[in-house]
Amino acid sequence: MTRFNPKEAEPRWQARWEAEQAFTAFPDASREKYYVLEMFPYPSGRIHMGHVRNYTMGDIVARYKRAQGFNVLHPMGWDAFGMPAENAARERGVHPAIWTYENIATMRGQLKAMGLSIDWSRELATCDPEYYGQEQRMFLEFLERGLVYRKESAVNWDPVDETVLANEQVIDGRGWRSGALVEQRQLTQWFFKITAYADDLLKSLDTLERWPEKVRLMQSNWIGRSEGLRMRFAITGEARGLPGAGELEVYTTRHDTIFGMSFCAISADHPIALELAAKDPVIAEFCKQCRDIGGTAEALERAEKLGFDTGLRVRHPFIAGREAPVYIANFVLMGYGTGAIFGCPAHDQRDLDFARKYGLSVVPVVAPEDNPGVIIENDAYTDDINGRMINSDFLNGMDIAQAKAEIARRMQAMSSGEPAVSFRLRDWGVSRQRYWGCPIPVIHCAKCGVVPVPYDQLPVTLPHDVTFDKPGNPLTHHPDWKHMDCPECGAGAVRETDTFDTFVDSSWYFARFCSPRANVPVDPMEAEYWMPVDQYIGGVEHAILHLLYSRFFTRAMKETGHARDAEPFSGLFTQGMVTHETYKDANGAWLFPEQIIRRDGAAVHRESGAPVLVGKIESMSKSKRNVVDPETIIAQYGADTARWFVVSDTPPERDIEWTESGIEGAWRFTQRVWRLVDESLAKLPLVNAPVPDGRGRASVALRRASHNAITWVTEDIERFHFNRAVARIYELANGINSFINLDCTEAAAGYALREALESLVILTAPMMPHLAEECWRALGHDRLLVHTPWPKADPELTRADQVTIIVQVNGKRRGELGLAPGTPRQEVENLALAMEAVIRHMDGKPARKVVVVADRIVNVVV
RNA sequence: GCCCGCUUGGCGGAAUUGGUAGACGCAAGGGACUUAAAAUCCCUCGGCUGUAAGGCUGUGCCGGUUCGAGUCCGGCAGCGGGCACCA
Repeated sequence: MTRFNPKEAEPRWQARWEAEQAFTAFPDASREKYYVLEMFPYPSGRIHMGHVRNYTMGDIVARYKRAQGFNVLHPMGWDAFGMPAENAARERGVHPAIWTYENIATMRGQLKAMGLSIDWSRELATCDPEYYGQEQRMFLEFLERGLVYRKESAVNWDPVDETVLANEQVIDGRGWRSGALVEQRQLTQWFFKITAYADDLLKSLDTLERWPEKVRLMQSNWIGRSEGLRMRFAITGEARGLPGAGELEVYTTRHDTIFGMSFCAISADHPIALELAAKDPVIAEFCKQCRDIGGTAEALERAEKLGFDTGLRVRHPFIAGREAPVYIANFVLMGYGTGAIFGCPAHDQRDLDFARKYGLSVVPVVAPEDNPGVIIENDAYTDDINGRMINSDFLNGMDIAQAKAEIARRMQAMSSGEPAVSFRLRDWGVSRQRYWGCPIPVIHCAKCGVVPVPYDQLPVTLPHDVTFDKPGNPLTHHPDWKHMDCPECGAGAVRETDTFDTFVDSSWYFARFCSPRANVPVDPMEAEYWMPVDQYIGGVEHAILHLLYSRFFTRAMKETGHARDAEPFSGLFTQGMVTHETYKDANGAWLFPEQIIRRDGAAVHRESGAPVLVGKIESMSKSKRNVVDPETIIAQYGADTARWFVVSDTPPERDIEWTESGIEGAWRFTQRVWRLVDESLAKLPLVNAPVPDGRGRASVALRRASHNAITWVTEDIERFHFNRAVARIYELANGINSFINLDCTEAAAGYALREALESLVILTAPMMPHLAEECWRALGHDRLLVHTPWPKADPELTRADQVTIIVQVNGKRRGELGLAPGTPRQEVENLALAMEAVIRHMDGKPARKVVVVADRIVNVVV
């Protein structure tokens, strides 16, 4: 008996696939294409289990679709710009480019060891000038089209490191490295006009039928479209001299509640608030307090609703003589609507809390249909669909929709308001004050202003000779890189030293894969053929930003002639994370899983034998040390075992727990498949032997098991139910095992066994491709399994010759009947009524009703 | 606070979408082989009850619809995720 040795076999098959260029993709109009893509990795240095799971799933789809006859594109690249490279440069003195390309080399080797069916000839890294030069070209085209603009925007500024910090680098208001208090600084920055597509990005979500509902909902909420009314109130009293010519403009979606208005509130950043703050230090102090809450949702959540009465009053548009006070309030945001609201406490919880605090009136104006005399205590009536207007003059008796329409009509007639649509979505700021990113290809000239770098001077490449010994951006410190002559007037000018947000790089790489070496962003012929991505796979953490930016970018590319379709990904799957138990020693220090062994059911330290505290199961992270290194696992068990484990048992969209016993179970199965094949070889007829005439019960049953497995596994892979596919494969293996144990002498036994083993091998191949090739060759095939078509189940063989019909009395199972499929109802009923157990449970009563579901169930009701 | 989602044995999870609840795997227990171990193979495995055949019960909790509910409806609880005090 031999064993399957992955250490020897896996590299051998990988070399063979490479030699045959089995995964190199060429456009071929005569064949249907299928583009499978997993989110490309950041080259951090080593792959982790999340990558293994992600790329295994993509590879299953790629190999399956290839076997189904599709022309498959399955590329790989590197999201190679970003801060960790600069951190490494500062901490260890290694140049970001060197650090990055070395990491890429390591990780490429690790991914290749997984046996992924990737077209490596299309590999790209976003830090290749060949790649980012085309990105710069598209930026300039977007600029020409008005899809890009500059404006002032605040950044987190670390005064000690003299650098801009990303939000995640600000911890409790301090810089992560320096510990200095972070300041807000205004910088002029570049923005992509994603809001220009807000409506389309929202509406088109409906067309993305093969996206998870959850992701579409998250994007929809993020875009946050609302329809309302912008309305202006006359300011009375000290209105003169204030911005807005004595009017306060508010935005509301509940204009139906105008008769319940008891105050207005403006943001601390509203022009009126700024003006007042400039004159009054008390107001200035209050505004500062409001801003200081800032930041996280949680902080805002806990903050008490605070207001400052400005002394201003606005006139109610429909009630003569009625006025409402204007407050500056900490819960009104300048960035949304007009930065001002009117408060109707009876129908908005925040407004109600605010009104109670400041003793403002609470007048209900909408009543539930079943409670016209509604009284508001501590809960606002916030239903904005069902209700009838009360206490509202000419609106009384209308429903909410009618009331909204009437107010909109009247406000428009008075030229005091108009319908308005608001979005939560804001334009995408892409400027980063960093070295290791794509340079923004513009020049600042004292005379000509912002001048685009001429197309023939692209790419603007990063200078290699930079130093990281000073705080701040090395590009601005570089002695000569930024200095140049203005392309328009020839005078001395400076380059932009900001680089792009790395989300820009990842917003079009999927299109670049179609033609990674082209001297245009995308080769139209290749892109026409391959795009869109048919199946995109990645973590749900990218559900909003990366996917939304990519959808925007593809629209912008469409407008500049680089894309045919607006949507880049027609199918999306978001996979769960890989988790592991956590371990701590007596001192509370985290321990690696390999430092732990189980002794008498208790976890102890491998070397010292000291007891170990087993903590929660959490997603693998270096900080908690609950990580298992894929390279170690592959060295120990082989890639196939690792691949098999990460898709077994747990549905792909859920978090999977990595366990030692689980990987051992997967390892046992690889050996089991090999053994079933190896031990059967002597009993098998030749490849392609004709179907023998003789039949036999056991052989027919085995053939049915094979064809059922083909049916089920095919369906399960199509539907991303890899864990079920795995279960079906186990069932087939169990069936083959039982058949072998029978030592069956039927004429068809050998044929049935070969068919079963070949089915097992082919169905297993997407998950365990090396083992499958090894078995395939052992079974006598010369042609590679990767070139072998996916099998089709024969419906003749899957049809059961007998079905089990459950017999119930009053809905309780009392027995079963084994009958030929399609047995007539009456016959089934008669047989059921004649059963001893049925008669017993009918207790002498007559059957009131007999429900017969064909081939399924009989229910006798007494 | 709002919006989603989930809740099935010791564990991960199945259940052809209203028709045998617990497939398959892991763990556990028993047995075979072996000098022994490993590997492998066979058997048992929701709970209660019974010598057995069987019976009762069981999919977070309460109620409803139905001949029949893990699945559909209403309410509640717990857990997880998303977010925006968004007017």
